[in-house]
Amino acid sequence: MGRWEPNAQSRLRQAAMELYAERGFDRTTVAEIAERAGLTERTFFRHFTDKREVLFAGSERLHEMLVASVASSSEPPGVASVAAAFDRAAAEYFPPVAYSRQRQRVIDANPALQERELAKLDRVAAALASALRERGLGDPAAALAAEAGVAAFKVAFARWMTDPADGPLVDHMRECFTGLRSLAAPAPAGS
Amino acid sequence: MGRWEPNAQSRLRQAAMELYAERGFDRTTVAEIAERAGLTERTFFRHFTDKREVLFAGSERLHEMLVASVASSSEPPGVASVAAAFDRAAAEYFPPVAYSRQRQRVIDANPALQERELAKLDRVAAALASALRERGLGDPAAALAAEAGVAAFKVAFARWMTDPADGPLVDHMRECFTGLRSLAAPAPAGS
DNA sequence: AAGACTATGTCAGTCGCTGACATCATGGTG
DNA sequence: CACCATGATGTCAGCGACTGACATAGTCTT
Repeated sequence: MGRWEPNAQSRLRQAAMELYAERGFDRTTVAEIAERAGLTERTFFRHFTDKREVLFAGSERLHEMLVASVASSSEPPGVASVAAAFDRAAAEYFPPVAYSRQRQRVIDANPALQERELAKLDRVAAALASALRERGLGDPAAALAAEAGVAAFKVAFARWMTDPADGPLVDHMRECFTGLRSLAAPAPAGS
Repeated sequence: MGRWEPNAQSRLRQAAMELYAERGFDRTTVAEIAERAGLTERTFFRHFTDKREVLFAGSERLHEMLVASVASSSEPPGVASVAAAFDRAAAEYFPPVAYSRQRQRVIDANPALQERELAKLDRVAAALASALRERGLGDPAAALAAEAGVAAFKVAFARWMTDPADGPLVDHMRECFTGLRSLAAPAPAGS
């Protein structure tokens, strides 16, 4: 496999995913990933800023979708518009459960990867807050709506990953955003 | 300075803090920190698992305080008990603004440190959720209350750090937890 | 065909971090 | 007091992530 084989980046992603799943993240070296992709360690670092980032390629798209959604929402700026944005994203962005689960298993097995995932979500929250401010919402309301919205998403996503009934992500998100709204008036224990 | 000078750990903390503040986190090597503390690089890693952790020593205490607070709260399990827990922690745990601000400047200047900070908060959220479940709250309510509570804390803490009026942390927390409760019924724009 | 441009390779080096083993202070025990 | 167990520190060697500098090989334009 000489130079100039196409799709270098996606070959690297796939190789990394396979190796992380097979041996785990920290028992995989970047050199191994590159080799499986028919490339060099140095080239890996030209495509991804670090060894973790390869698992999060494409997350900018989610980021942009959400921000665009909130910016152009018909709802007034607030949690509702954030909820609506995630609702749309649930339908348009996320890969099939099976793949998402495999990826999540890899992430859950490694603290460093969890840190990166949280960092991504935090940047999403910051961007959403800023979009809400653009639309005239004040602080701390904007920051709170964004952070709480992302919090609801985190819980929904986690439940999607572990749902034995394999319900769609949208369902979990609606449940969680509803739950968020009724936080102040707690339902009876066990709910 | 021979072996056996007392307070090795806190000397390392202080040296690290100074150097991170002077030159920034990634222009500081662990060897330099150790040297300033009169120790060796190897010894640094016996006291702290990694170069970032030295900035987060003591965070377990906050963690434990919050969990204990929620576990023994007189309120029913829910956001209110989480709010109460943070309220107490605000009074009992956090160092003076000046020091907190310096530390925060260091963290804000470095993505890797921000990741670690988020990871700590996430573990707090997980622990709080688990404490709420212990007390009989179901899922996803428990996870939501914990995550939303931590979200409110994040916003409150950030505002405390940047508050030009130097208001106490407790005030910001009360404001944010109130804001959280009224998320569903948005106040007029600009609030 | 020549030159510009870009993706990749090569190499050397820094630094975070770890395992293995040696060494030194401290606190008992006989 | 000599002796030893224990724990904190030092020393050394090594791996692997990541970077900068430079060389090389494809592609594209003209």
